[in-house]
Amino acid sequence: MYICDLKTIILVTQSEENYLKAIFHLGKQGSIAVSTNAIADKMNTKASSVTDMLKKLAKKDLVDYKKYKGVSLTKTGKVIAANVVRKHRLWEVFLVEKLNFSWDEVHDVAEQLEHIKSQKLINGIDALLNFPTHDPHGDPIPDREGNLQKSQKIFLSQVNQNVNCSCVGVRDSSANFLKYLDKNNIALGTDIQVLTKEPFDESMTIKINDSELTISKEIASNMYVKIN
Amino acid sequence: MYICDLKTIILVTQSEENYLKAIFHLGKQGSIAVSTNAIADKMNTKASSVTDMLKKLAKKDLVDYKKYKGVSLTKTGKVIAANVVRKHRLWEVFLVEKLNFSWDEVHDVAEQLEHIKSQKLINGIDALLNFPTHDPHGDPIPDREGNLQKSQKIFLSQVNQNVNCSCVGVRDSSANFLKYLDKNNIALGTDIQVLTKEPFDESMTIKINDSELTISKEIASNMYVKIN
DNA sequence: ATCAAAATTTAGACTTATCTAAATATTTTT
DNA sequence: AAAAATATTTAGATAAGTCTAAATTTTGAT
Repeated sequence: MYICDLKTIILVTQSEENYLKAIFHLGKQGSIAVSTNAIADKMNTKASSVTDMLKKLAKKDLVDYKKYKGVSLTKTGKVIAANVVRKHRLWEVFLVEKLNFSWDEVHDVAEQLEHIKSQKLINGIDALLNFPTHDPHGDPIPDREGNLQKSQKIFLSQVNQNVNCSCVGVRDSSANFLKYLDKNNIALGTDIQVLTKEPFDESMTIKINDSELTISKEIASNMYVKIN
Repeated sequence: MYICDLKTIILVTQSEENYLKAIFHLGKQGSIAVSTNAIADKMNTKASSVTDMLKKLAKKDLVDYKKYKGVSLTKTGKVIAANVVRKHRLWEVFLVEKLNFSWDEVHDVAEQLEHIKSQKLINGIDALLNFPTHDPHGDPIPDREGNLQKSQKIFLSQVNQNVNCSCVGVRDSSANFLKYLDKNNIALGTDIQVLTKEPFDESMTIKINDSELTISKEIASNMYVKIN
């Protein structure tokens, strides 16, 4: 582990970290092979640039790469990628909890902060936040060893009648949608009970702080929740 | 101001920021010309690299540069440099106050954090820390417009008899010296009263939390204090 | 099983930031 | 004020990361 840690600190550039992270996200934590084009799409870059970088990462033993056959992460690659994801998500929690950022403001800043190299810093942030397990979007935060639990967030539309859950994020973060949520007193962490589900149009009646609300399928399938 | 701000966010690279900062520190906030070699020394780089960068910064109107005659900052250059210094110092306060970093651990991390581009982030940190005016080393933090007060820190050895001051930093941050301070209950913010000053060897008797201590000139001239 | 379409890689070029070595300008010494 | 020492700039090279365009491989349709 210590060696991986050193690599994180000394050897890996910001750009390399971004590629590792993309492979991590696209291929089930990097364990299944992902295509060059998929990476290029995700990173808004060209396939040829991706190929160049994959060769470089392969030479450093951070990925398993076979020409034309896609790429996956090695053990070391996974540890580094998970660490970047860990930092990204911890910083997101920090921004929301300590600096009152809203859900949709955190991403760009966390994208920068995730590359800061200091184990002491990120452990300090972790402790300051009381060791959170999930980020503001409901995604799990990898532990120090890089282990990541499966995400427990689902769409509100998938929740059954009479089940209690709480809001952990949104898929659509347009101003209109956020305003709608605000108007109806739904925020991050708000408890929601599903009272009824209409089979015909999949609309729902839900209970929020003792008040009832009917929402369409569109609304319900743009909200992420966690079952309590 | 808004335009400067945009430049900070969009146009200036990390490396450019570092050069602007070096010129700012070397030449009285960039207002007097500094030499190519001075910059190269400060940044551990070669004079030829500095020349290249100065041309680039001059083209962007961030510095006034005349071949062989040194360089100073333009108005815009000053605002950008001051903003980097502001971020550096605010992050140092954050690391010490919120994450319990020690004096000598903050610099390297702050050196990275100072380049994060987000006005909202740094204003949030500022507020979280309750708008501090000085960093943990006693250096003043520029305001949002880039105005910087003159540093008020002096060496303890410069303080007169019967004056109260408080510790704001050290010049020598060797383990030995820090251990000495620790052993004698001197930390950042500790109040110190100068009781006597011996003309012969410039040793001092000082009072710390009601206990008296005699210190040599060497000790006193390695501690920074602020007059209360 | 062949051929067209799609995906991927290679080749060659560009930018940024750096370096060494050589050339030039400035400053200091005598 | 000329020579010597020092400081600075120029020229040319290198590495990282990206791009476009061309070449190659794989996939999928017939």
